Parts: sequence; structure tokens; C-alpha cells
Amino acid sequence: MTESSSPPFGAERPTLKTIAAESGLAIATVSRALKDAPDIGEGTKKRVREIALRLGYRQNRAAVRLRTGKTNVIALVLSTESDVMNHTSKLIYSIAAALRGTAYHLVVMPFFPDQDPLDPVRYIVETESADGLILNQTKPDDPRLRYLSDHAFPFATHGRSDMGLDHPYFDFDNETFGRLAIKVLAKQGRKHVFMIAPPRNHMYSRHMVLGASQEAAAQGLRFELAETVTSDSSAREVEDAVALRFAQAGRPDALIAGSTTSAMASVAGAERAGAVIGRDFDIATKEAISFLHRFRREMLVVQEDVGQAGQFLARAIMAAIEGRAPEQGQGLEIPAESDFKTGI
Amino acid sequence: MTESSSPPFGAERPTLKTIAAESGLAIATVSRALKDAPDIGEGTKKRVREIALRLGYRQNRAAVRLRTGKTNVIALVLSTESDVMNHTSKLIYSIAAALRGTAYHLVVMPFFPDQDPLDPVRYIVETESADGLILNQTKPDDPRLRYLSDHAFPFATHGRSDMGLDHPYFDFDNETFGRLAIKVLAKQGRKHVFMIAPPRNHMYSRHMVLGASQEAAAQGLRFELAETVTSDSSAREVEDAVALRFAQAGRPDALIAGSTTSAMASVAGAERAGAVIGRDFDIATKEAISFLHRFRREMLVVQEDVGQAGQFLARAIMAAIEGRAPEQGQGLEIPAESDFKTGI
DNA sequence: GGCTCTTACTATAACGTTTTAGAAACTGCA
DNA sequence: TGCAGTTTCTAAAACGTTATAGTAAGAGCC
Repeated sequence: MTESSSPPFGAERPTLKTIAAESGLAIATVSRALKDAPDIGEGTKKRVREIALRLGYRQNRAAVRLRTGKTNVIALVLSTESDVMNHTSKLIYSIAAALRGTAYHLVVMPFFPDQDPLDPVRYIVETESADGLILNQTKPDDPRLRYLSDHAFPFATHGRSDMGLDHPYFDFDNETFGRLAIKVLAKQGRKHVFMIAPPRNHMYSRHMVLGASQEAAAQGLRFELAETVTSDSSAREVEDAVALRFAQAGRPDALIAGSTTSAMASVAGAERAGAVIGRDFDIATKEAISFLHRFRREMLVVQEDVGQAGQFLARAIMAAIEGRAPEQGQGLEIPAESDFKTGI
Repeated sequence: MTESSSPPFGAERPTLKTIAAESGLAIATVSRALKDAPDIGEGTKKRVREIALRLGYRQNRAAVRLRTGKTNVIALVLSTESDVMNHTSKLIYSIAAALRGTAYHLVVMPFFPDQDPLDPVRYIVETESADGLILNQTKPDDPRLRYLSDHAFPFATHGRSDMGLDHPYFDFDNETFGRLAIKVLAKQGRKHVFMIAPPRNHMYSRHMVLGASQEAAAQGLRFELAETVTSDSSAREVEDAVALRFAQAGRPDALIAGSTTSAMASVAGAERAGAVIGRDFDIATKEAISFLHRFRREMLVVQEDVGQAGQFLARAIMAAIEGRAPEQGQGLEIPAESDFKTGI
């Protein structure tokens, strides 16, 4: 596909000017010919394209950017919190994959715990160093979204917020996840669930807890939320908390973990307290990359399709930038009960 | 730190021209004042800085880029192979972290299995869309490195090559890793090692196999290399291969795995063949993110410090771009015997 | 008082592109 | 033949910055 021969070694990179000189046309004509403008003759267009190809011409992005004000850059601002590492790289890959063949580049801009979450966002908007941006780890009331919305800057988010803003997002339906997790555990005959939820200030935590608690009530299960740890706590802390709880009276017989590492840690904690997975308790959780079943085959796990999220977000942000209506405004990945699988 | 007030809502973004008008100075003077040129009076500099701050002035990067030819972009070309996901996100984070506060941005450009590995590299060089680039997963004879070297384009690599090129790199010392893995297994009284090595065409595979095989010879251990699978094979394949081997006569009593997932899969395979970890066999491996001990506490694992690699590479590539001599030309993370730890 | 030297500033061109307004050449038609 | 209409091309300005060459004013010196 990339048939253009590279420019002769050491030579200057060809510009519109080079092609103009070569063809005897004006720079403006060459420019318009290359973008297939209607007021350029077919023969001329063909000739220009051939010369461009022969010379290995490539647009100077800085010049286009300066002239048009369009950067052709999409920024991804990444939360560095927790164990979302697999999650993260999958997201990056899938966005980059969706951008392939388009004019857009992806710049990655993590923000760090010591930083105001607004900093990278403000930076991008103020310097206009991207045309649009993608955020993850949304909060119910998220100042970043307010800022972007106030400045009419195109953005899309992985996860929802609760601010009544209408913007493109993709989310995993954690409410359904929570509901189904309970259902599946109930089907195993479990009566008492102990849940390691994500940090309460994240939007998806609310959804997950809501779904689980409601369904537990409906099914008549006892529902208990870990108070001292979240799924973002260190593995050690989660393990200790679960071990402690399982050693106390009224031992739960089921677990829900909000993240992959907290799931592993929870199992380790329950086992330390002498409980056997599949016999004394079951655990339901989700993961972005398939490996929990190599840890314990008995675990009930849903695969979250982060690749789908990345692709959706890339398309949505491009549509937003170009002022097109997105194919779909919002996306939700809804797990089904049958998606909860063991590795047995 | 970022004290600059944002420009009044809706107003045009201020440029040097704005400041020039505001101060009564020429554009050139403002430009030079802001970059602290020696031929501008102190009073003027102070006044210009104040106005710039008040107006929330930020350089237009496209203009700078067009004028100077410098992009202030560093590209990271990522291999998508195998299970290096944790590895990958750690690398991204650490590079981005090292770039924080500098003028450089990080654009991520994965390449995909269906693609010529040279494509993204050529693209960046031809379009001059970055000042320098970082590559990982080097091959002994790597066309990407040859191309970059031929075009005198600044680059740094995670991993070495075998082409006699002098360029900045950071590597984990896999030869020492291989050697020590054998040593540690020998200390456990093991006599017969089965190794799941990385794909043979990767540089680090050569190193690892070399170290392990030599040390095995020195220690009088039997050394056997898995022929049908590599550490990049699917978990299922690795598990099957190890299970098969452990079911055959002359069962090994030790494993070395070249990657984290292949380590998990190997253990699963050995266990399927009825072997018990710590009793019938031991396994040595490495990981980028701490979690293998939650899988089996008995595993002997070294933590590879990918964060250090990212930081090193970021610094090295900036030095290369700016024509400075790097603080250190090459970096090697050398594991020690005492770094092999169990989770017990 | 004329000379050079230094300090502090400015005008202008250039980077490579796109856009706008307009010019030139051709066509068709009366 | 003349004129409007169409097609195809061009000149020039602009985006925001930096580099270069140069100017003006004052200081120092004999």
C-alpha cells in the first residue's frame, strides 16, 4: 500500500514548492490538486499525484496545523490508579488500532497522583495540543468534564458521570454486572456475600454496588460491603481484610471483587482463613485479560471487552472533532448471565 | 506552579503579537525576552513576562515546530506481541513520567502483526513527526535499527541488538538471569531443567538461553529446551507442552519460564501431570508487576524494573535529540542471586 | 567632536501549508 | 464578432514563531 518511494538519501524533503517547480504549476494548484478539489483539471491532478508519489511527498503536519488550527492529535489522559495496567494497555492498543489509517495520532498523557487531575486537561485545552481527548476513570461529579464542556472541547470518556452532560462515552454496565454476580452466586446456593467494591468516588463503583445490593435484596441474600478496603487497596490489605472477615463469626460464603487483583487477593485471604473455593465459598469478578482461571479455575469471571471500548471511543471522538454525529452516542457493554464462567 | 490564569473565556488565544501590542514592543523583542536572550534589558524581560503571565500566553507549538523543524515529540513504537501487557503499560508510564516537565510529548504508535515492522518507523522518519523514537523487542539483526541508523535519526531501544551499532539502550541482563535461575534451582537440589524460552529471534532469548545453558553445564545439571513452544505461545499450548513433557519418562524437576504468563501456564501443566510445586519441582521466572506469588507462593521470581528502563530511555533519547552526550550510554539491570524470591 | 564599542531594540524574511479573490483561456450562443 | 458563462489556474495573504541583519542611542576614549 505504501508505494511511495522515499526521497533520495540526504535530499531535502519535498514540499508543495518542489512539486510546483517540477510541474510548472503554482503552489496553490498543487495543493488543491492533491486534495482533489473540483476546480482542478483531471489531467493536472493525475500529473501532480504522479510527481508527488515519485518524489515521496508528505504533508508537513506542522504547517497544516499552523494554517488550519487542526492538530490531528487525540490525547488520551490516563489514570494511573490501581491495578488497571492490563486494562490500560488494552485501551491504548485498541484506540491506536482504530486510529490507524486515519490522520490522527495518539499521544498518551498519564497524570500522576501528586497532580491536580485538571492539570493535563487544562494543558491540552490551553495549548490546543490536541483536537479532542479521551478520559477514563470518571467520577460522578468530575471537574474535568465540566471544564471540557465549558470550553466546548471535544471529549469522550470511558465510564459515565452523573452531571447531566450529554457527551459520548463507553461504559461497561457495572450495575448489570453486580446484579448478575449476585444471581450467579445465588445459583451456587450461596447466602451471604462479602463485596470488595471499587473506591466509592468512582462512578462505576456506585453502579456496581447498586446492582449487587438491589439484587441481593431481591434474592434474599445477605449483602455485606467491605468497609476498610476497596478493590484499589493493596493486595496485602485486601487479603488481610478478607482473611479477618472470614475468621469472624457469620462467615460469608460468597465474594464479589471489583477488580482482578482484588479478586486474587480475596481468594488468598479466604483461603488463609481456611475456606476452600468452590466448597466453602465462591467468588464472582471481572477481568480485562484472560488469566484468572489460571489462578483458580473455580472463579466465576466475566471478560470485559476493553478493545471494544477503545474502538468505540476512537470513533466517537473523531466524529465529535469533525462535527459529525457519532454512529452511536453512547455505548454500553452489557454482560449476560452466561458470560460468568469458570475455567472448569 | 501553573499560576497562569487562563485567557478570558471566549477570547482569542494570545500570541506574541498580542503581547507586543500590549507592551509597545516588537514581536521579535517579545520572543527573545521570553526566552531570556542576553540582548534584552532586564526591565523589559520582567515586563514581558508579567504580561505573558497575565494574558495566559502559551507558545503555539505548530508555529515553533514549523519554524524550527523541531517537533518536541518522542514516539514510542510498541510491539504488541505476547503477554507483555503489564510490561508495556509500565514502560509507557515511566517514559511519560520522565518526560514530565520537559518540552516533550509522548505519542504511542503500536505496530500490528499484519504489518511490516519497518512501517511505523519509516512513517515517523519520513514525515518527521517526531524528534526521536524508542523501540522495544529488538531482534539480533533488526532492520528498524539499520534504517534509523542509516537515516541518522535519534533512537533508543529497550533491549540490545547484535549489529555492532553504537546506540543508547537499556536492557535487563537476561544472560545473568538465566545463569542465576539455574544456580538457584541447583541450590534447591534440582537436577534437570526444562526451559520455556522466548522466541528464538529475539535478542533477549539468546542471552537467556546462553546464560542458562552455560551455567547448567557448569553445575552439571541436565538442560532441556522446549522445542514446540516459546514463552510467547498461548497459555494453553505452553500448559499442554509442559504437561506432556512431565508425563513422559525422565521427568524434569525444574522449570525456567521466559515470561510471566508462560510461568503460570507451565505450573499449571506440571500440576496437571501430577507434580507438586516445591516438592516435585521448582520454577524460576521474572515479572514486571508483582503478582506471581499470589498464584503460587513457591515460585522463584525476580522483579524486572521496567520503570527504571523507561526513565533511562527517556533521558537517553532526549540527550540524543539534543546532541548531548547521554549521562550513560547504555544501561543494564543486573539481577542478583538474592533477587530470586519466593512468597513464603 | 569624532570615533569606536556596547547595549537594547526592530524590521523582515522564512518555515509549508490553505484560502480567497481574481485572472486567463476557452466555450457556446446570438 | 462580441459577450456571458464556465473551467482551470494563480497571486497573495495568512497562521505564529524564530533568526538574521541591522539601526539607534548612549558610553568611553583620545
